[in-house]
Amino acid sequence: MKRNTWQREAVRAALDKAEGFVSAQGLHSTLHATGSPIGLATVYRALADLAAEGAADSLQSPEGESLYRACSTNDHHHHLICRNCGVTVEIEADAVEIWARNVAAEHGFSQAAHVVDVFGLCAACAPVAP
Amino acid sequence: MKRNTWQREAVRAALDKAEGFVSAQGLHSTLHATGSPIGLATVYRALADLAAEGAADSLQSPEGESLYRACSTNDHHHHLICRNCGVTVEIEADAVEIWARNVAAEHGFSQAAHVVDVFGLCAACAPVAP
DNA sequence: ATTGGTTTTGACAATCATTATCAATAGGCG
DNA sequence: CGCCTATTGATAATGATTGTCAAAACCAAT
Repeated sequence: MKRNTWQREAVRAALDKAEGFVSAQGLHSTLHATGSPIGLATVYRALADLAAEGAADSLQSPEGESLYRACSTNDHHHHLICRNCGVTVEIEADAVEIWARNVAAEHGFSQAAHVVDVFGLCAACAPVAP
Repeated sequence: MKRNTWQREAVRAALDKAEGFVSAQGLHSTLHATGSPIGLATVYRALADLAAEGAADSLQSPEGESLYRACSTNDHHHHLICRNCGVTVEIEADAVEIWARNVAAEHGFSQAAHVVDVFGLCAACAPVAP
């Protein structure tokens, strides 16, 4: 049986409030900063659960950290991420979906999954961080 | 000044021999298994160098490890990777390049980089690992 | 509301990949 | 050949993540 705890809600809420992708460590710090005594291990568990049930997306930053984000839809989609401030734009990419499926099929691959993310500098950060 | 050492050559050779993407740890094990007394730190350094000079590609596995592979061209390209045996197919994706650039531009992002990789099961592995 | 059976939590230890340290070694130009 | 410096490698350090396990919290049923 799955139980609802204030900790899980706190993590979900913190994820919602975050503008873009956040690391587990960062989320834990944020929660602590707002007075929550939640444990680090619990944040990791909550994030893993959210990701497993599709309520959050996860990806690996180029630096090797796992980043998480609450996504507005359960549909499959991709992200445009500012590498400076973390702001995220959700993007549809039907063309890429089709392309990925075709490329996989052409080479005899099945059960194709794909990783498609675009990193850049958003309009606000471009002047600040050259 | 940059020097040529047998260690660097050993890493380059091991990368060439590998069929697909390999982790730094794995490459070190392989080298040791073939009798080379190369150090782990050196493998990491050699891989970082190769990646920096464009002789190798690197990506993050979904499990969070950094994987490396010697690539046949210096051109920008992407990969189709068997998640079971690691076999890799290099793929051109001009359409995706253009799409990525456009999407970034539409949202005011600059200096767009992108991560585009397709994971699946190759024809050989599909029957073995359902 | 109280109880009971489980799940969940959280402090801490353990693990894993990766990076830093630094004395010893080995390129390679003269 | 010899010197200077880049490179190596054993090990320690780091940092993120996961495992451990007793104590606390949740929820359904009394």
